[in-house]
Amino acid sequence: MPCLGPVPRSFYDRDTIDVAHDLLGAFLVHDVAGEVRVGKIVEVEAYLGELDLAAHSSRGLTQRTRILFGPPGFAYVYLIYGMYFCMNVVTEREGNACAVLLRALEPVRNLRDRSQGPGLLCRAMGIDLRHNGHDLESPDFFIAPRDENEAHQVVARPRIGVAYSGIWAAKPLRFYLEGNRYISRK
DNA sequence: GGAACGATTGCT
DNA sequence: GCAATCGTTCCC
Repeated sequence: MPCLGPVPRSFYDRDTIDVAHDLLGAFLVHDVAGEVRVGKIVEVEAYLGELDLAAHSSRGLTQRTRILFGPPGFAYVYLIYGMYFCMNVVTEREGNACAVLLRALEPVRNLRDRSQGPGLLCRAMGIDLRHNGHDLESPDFFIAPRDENEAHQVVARPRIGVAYSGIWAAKPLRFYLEGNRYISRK
């Protein structure tokens, strides 16, 4: 069971790949009208800022990406293909537009719908555009730290759906818990 | 103003 | 393999 309470902002104010690793096994917690939904993060992807051609921030500062360019510890949520939402956590110092995409959860509490894949994750957790820019240092929507006593192995693979991004497409920036049944794909 | 496209998903 | 579906980006 997760120990309740958000990780401190300093957790997000670090190298993005380190944050991505430490998010694996952590708990995403969202209070939806009194129902507290909890999932264990089992798959993530790192997006490394303006130089990363797969990252939204590679287009520079726009109305959509302003959250990415802001301080760490905030949610960046966007609409994809007109019908799903994707949630990221903003990392690194303000102006360094890095983030980690949450791709799959293992259900822990009150997760009735499938949450493997970024679109399904947001649907199951009740996350939508209202949560764009949400401060994750808040009691109703946050990430709680993983249990350090539980050992796990991390697998690194190329990211999903970014074939257009040149050399960035092949970089092993997708991370998941080895052997976990809730990862979105092999 | 408008065309092209996307960090997805599910159905054929 | 391909359609659904719409906001963002970029070009005219």
